[in-house]
Amino acid sequence: MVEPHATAPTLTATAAEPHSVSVLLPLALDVAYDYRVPEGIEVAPGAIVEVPLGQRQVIGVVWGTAEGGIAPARLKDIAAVRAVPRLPASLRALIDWVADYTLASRGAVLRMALSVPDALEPPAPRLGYVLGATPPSKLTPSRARVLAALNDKPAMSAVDLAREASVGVAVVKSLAKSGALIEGPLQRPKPPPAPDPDHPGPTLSPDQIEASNDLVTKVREGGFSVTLLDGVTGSGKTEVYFEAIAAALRAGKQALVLVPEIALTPQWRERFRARFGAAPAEWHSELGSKIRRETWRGVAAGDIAVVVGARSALFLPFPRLGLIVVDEEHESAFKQEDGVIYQARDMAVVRARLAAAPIVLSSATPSLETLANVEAGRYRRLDLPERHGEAELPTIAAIDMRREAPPRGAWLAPPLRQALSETFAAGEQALLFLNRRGYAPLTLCRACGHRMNCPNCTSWLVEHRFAARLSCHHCGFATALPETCPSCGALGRLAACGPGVERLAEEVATLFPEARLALATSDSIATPAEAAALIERIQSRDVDVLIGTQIVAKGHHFPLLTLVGVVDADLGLAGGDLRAAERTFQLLQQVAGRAGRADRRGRVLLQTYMPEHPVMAALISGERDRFLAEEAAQRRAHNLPPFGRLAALIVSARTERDAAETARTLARIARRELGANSSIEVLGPAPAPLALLRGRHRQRLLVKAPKDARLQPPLRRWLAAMKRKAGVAIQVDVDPYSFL
DNA sequence: AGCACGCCGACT
DNA sequence: GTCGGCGTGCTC
Repeated sequence: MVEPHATAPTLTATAAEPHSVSVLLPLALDVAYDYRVPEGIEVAPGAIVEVPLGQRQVIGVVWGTAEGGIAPARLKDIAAVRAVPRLPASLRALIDWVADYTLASRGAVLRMALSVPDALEPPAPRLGYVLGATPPSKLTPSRARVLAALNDKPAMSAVDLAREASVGVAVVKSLAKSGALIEGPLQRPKPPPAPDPDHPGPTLSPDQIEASNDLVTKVREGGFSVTLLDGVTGSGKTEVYFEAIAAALRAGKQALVLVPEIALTPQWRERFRARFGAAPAEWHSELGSKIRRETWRGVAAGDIAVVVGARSALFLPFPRLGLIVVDEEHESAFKQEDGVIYQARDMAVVRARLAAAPIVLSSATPSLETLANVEAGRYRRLDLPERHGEAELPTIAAIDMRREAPPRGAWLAPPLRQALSETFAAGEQALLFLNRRGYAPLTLCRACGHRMNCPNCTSWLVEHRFAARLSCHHCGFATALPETCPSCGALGRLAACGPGVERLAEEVATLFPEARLALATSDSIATPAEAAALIERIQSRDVDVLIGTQIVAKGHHFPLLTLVGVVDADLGLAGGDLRAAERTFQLLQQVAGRAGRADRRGRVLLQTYMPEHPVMAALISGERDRFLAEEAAQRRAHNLPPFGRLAALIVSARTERDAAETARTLARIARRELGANSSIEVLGPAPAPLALLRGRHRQRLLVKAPKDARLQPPLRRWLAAMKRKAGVAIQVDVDPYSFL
């Protein structure tokens, strides 16, 4: 089914009869529509075409030969073929695959691949100025400089020309108005330098060389393979897979690197530049439409060889994909939670298979899913055991909060305070980790006990003291902090309960007035530029203590950072999430990895109320593999992922009654529709933990099946049998990661 | 996703 | 009497 890109059959009309093709439209439609191919137009699968649909013209992609379910007389003609490279076969196959697996419509998946507003439009010719025939009536010195700057040169933009001549843009404009300058086509801007595989990069350790040789061989051989690159923080995994990228470049292939969060790319970019002498192309949703357009077209044309990007980069139209890398493969940020719900890491493996390319999954704390695949022999594994350089792993110890409680209204226990002051005295840096944004997670009335809740969600409003607001982290609702209790009217009795990073910063500032502190949360660090600025401040020793949420857990290297304090190590363990322990372990292990580099051994202190918990015990003893084995054994015993399959159905409606009714009906018809003796089990319905979200009432059902069962066909039958009431939505989440 | 079609409240 | 609110349902 995967035909090579270059030899796709052209679907042209023969002289005898006009023919038709099926065209997939980027709409919430699962079926492709048939269109006639008018004479004089040639299309092949993957061609991007313009077609009439109802009253409008839309973009679509030729998907294959006509399906024929519609009377030929009703078929409309393809209006035009866009002058854009065809979508590669491996991408089309991926779209079909993702739609089939996630139960999304194929059109909805296609929309993600085409979400580049103007990349498909013919490029508008960009205009600048060249010398005109009529000289200016009055030749001022400024005007003379402009004309001299342009002498004999191709067209220049007004801004460039003004800069070159050291004049304002107004001078250029006035010359243009007088006819002394006329518009002329600008030359296409020079493409940015391409990454050079032969650029002299850093020297690798013997371990790194061995691992990279293995990957390089895989890339050279081509063909599908999955390799887990497993190595502790600082072992140099990045430089290892850089060699695989170099091999792909030497072979004339393209490489895609998926990263969980784009905020962590500044340092990554620097390392890439050090190895390849040029920056890679980037892809994420925050990019401007111009860059997106250039990147999409560059990738499609094969001009861009390396892309680093978030989830959505998976749907870029690489025609010659030779390698995929998924960095920090265990990160749950790879799970897309709205729209088409998919796991980008898993779909990356699918894309690699469809493109017959190797894929590397890199992590210091691999997911149980990946480890299970290694164990089953489906994935290979490469270990990088040593920290690159002479650095030692940090010591990790627990602070038992039951015995060493902080003073009332404070959150740092005495041993952590002591460690902080020692660290500052030594002129070193500390990191305090608390995975909670804002000042306090709960605001409570001390007079009547009223809690400040979100009006749209089942959640507390979080106080953000710097912004002077209470805000909901689920729906974005925000309000000023009231002076009186909205329930009993008591004045000045609202109290902040519990700590957030802002409150922690307050405590540190009180305890250590001399210490220079910096906050790092998604509120304060919204862009890569802000992240880069903060990193710079830390590296230049302008910061003594960094206080942050999980965005500080990611791979930043700070040589002077020797102490990591985890303020609430238990935070992630609450709630009914099947991956809670695994995720907490991964997150804390990563945070711990921030401590100590080079010649300074780091230490990590975990504030916990349950130091005997397997997660804490494993972190302290360093027995990662034993912890993972125990965790795996538990999952296996309960047939939970990765040893069983799950799908969640979330029913949501404007009223509680509608949601509950639909959910109950779903459960009632489940047995009949899924097959009475099937191995598929349906749990629920029950109100979701977030029973109200963005003003919609939510019920959940959980579908459980053995690993070897195919979930999608029965799910499809089940949902098709459900008469849907207007306004009631049924969302399907195959392989759920969130249980809210 | 649009856009039309369709059936009930405040305006010229 | 109409203009228009956005609920529902197609679109090859």
